[in-house]
Amino acid sequence: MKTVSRVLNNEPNVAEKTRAHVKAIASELRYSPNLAARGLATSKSYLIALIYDNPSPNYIAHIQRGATEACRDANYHLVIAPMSLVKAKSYDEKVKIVQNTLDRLPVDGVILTPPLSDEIAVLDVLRELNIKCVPIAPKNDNAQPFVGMDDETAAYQMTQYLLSKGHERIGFIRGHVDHAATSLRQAGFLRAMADSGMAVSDNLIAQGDFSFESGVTAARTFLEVSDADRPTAIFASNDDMAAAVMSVAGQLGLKVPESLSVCGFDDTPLARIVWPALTTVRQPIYKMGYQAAKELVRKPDEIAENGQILDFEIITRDSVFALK
Amino acid sequence: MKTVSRVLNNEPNVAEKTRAHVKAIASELRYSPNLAARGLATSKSYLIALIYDNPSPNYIAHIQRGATEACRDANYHLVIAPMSLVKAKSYDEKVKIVQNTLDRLPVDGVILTPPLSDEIAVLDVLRELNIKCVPIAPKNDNAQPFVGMDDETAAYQMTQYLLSKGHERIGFIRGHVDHAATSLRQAGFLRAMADSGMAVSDNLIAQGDFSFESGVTAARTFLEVSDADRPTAIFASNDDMAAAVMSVAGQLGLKVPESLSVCGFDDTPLARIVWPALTTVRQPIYKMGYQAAKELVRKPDEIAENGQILDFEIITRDSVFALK
DNA sequence: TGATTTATTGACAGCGCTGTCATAGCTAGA
DNA sequence: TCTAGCTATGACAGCGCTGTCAATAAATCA
Repeated sequence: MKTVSRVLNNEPNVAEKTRAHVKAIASELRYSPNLAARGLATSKSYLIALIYDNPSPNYIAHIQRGATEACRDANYHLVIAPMSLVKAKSYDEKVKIVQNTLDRLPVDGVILTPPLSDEIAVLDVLRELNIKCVPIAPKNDNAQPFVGMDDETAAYQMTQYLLSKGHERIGFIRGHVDHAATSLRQAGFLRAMADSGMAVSDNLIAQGDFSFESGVTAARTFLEVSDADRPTAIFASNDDMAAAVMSVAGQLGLKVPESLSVCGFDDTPLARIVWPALTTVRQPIYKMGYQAAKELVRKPDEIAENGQILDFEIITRDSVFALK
Repeated sequence: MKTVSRVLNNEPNVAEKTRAHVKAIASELRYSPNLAARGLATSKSYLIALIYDNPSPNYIAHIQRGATEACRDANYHLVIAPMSLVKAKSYDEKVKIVQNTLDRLPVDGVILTPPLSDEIAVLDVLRELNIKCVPIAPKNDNAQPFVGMDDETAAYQMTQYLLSKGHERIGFIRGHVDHAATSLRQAGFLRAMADSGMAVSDNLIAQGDFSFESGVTAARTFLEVSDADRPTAIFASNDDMAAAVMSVAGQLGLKVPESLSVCGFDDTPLARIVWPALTTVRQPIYKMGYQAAKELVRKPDEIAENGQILDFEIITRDSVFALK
């Protein structure tokens, strides 16, 4: 019996002949070990949890696909714990809910998405509970593995692209204040402007919250002004808000991109649906999910990757006009 | 020890005093029973799987939220198994993958979303494996619980609404052929037209596949014709295709809704983003997920609900013009 | 009051694996 | 040929619960 166990777990010290024999019979019987029993014996659950509080279905869907793919390879499974159920609660309550969830389901690892992954208190709870955790976040203070991308540089490059097309008055719409990415994207924008010697007045920065509606409001503050004061381009911190800018522009009779250039961030499906198609930053979301899970299901002898910054990509489409 | 077990499982025959005592100590210790051990003893996993092959993140996100909510109440957990990884494979392969997934993860129940839930072969595999299953599907041939909505009536009512606004030449864009809902929505459309004595010529029916791109193609066949031949309204089988119709109309210089009315199906976030906002059918997606999971985690003594048809809602916004 | 029923508690085995350690089988060198 | 030093296999306990059934305490009845 122990030998069968060895074969099924790819352990060494089994005669090749025996190994083949066991495998043959196992597949003939369609035998597959009982997860619960295995879990009881090893005190592992072979489960990892994806805890999220992110309202973007598209983002979550990609993370999920990536994470399940990595799980499948390692014979792990992905349990999901959406927290959207508890909207508008305080941080404390969120922490308590995370704690409660993990008390009831002792997983081997946790993937956290923004903005949950930006909250130190949540990370602390995980560590206290001694549960491995990979936050998907732009940066990470704790000495702990994480997966993310360089939001600052991405915004920097996108802004540079806008500048290279001759835009100088560029409006920037910030994302949700709870997301760490929000200030990083703004920082990238400001750095690029500064590097080109452009001043950015306060009225060229608007606060949004990643929602279409907030994009509408922000767009109005930028566009419902005299022609001279109007920016020639608007850089929104995500695609939904960029789409809102295009919508407001349309209603105001401003042609995109001739009279107003727009660019976004994320490369959601929406970016190809709007017309003209949106120039935006593609986040490697699928890969983030994959790498996060990969790290969690890693066998101890495989090398750890401590903090991975994945590549983004500037996707140029038709929503940015060349002024020069 | 057994008494503690009884308390934690809400079993009868424990003195009230003892019960309270145990509960107090349990919460003081933040004790929570080991899932694996419990599973081993009861030969249950306390896991249910959501197997899906649906490319719509929005749909899946709502199903997931509903299902996890129901799971949480019953101390179950939701494991996800996206099959999108294996696009474009044959039915046989999909069946094999479902089978394989369930061999490796012996869940207590499975939720199936369309179009997977429309495939008899998949349902058969589940029954063979003796795993409880609730398909989310418009109808169900097997004598088995299911959750769904009445697509035919919804399409019927939406068509009636269009007719009530004076539209007579109405174009209809079909959904993906693999979805059972596709023919039901078309049937509802045709029945409403017939009931009003309207003929529907073949060139007022276009094939789509629920994607934006397919909507563009379909819209062109309807709109790139002489003014006299052009329908006054287009009913798309989902919101993405409806948005495509609006986009094509815009590029062709047709004003929506004055020159062309459009309506969709699903009430995705997109419906409120497009301008004018889209008249559409709201599916109770969250509730479908909730009810499906509820049925799976039902204790044997609670009454089963054999097949539930949930209510839809016609959401009238600004994309339909009153001709009379 | 004692006998009988009923409510409550507890002892024990076993769910199906894996870790540990003992044993059996082999190989190679003296 | 024999033995040391391997490799391969297997016996056994135990992971933390629950189901069964026995034991005990409490309640009821004659």
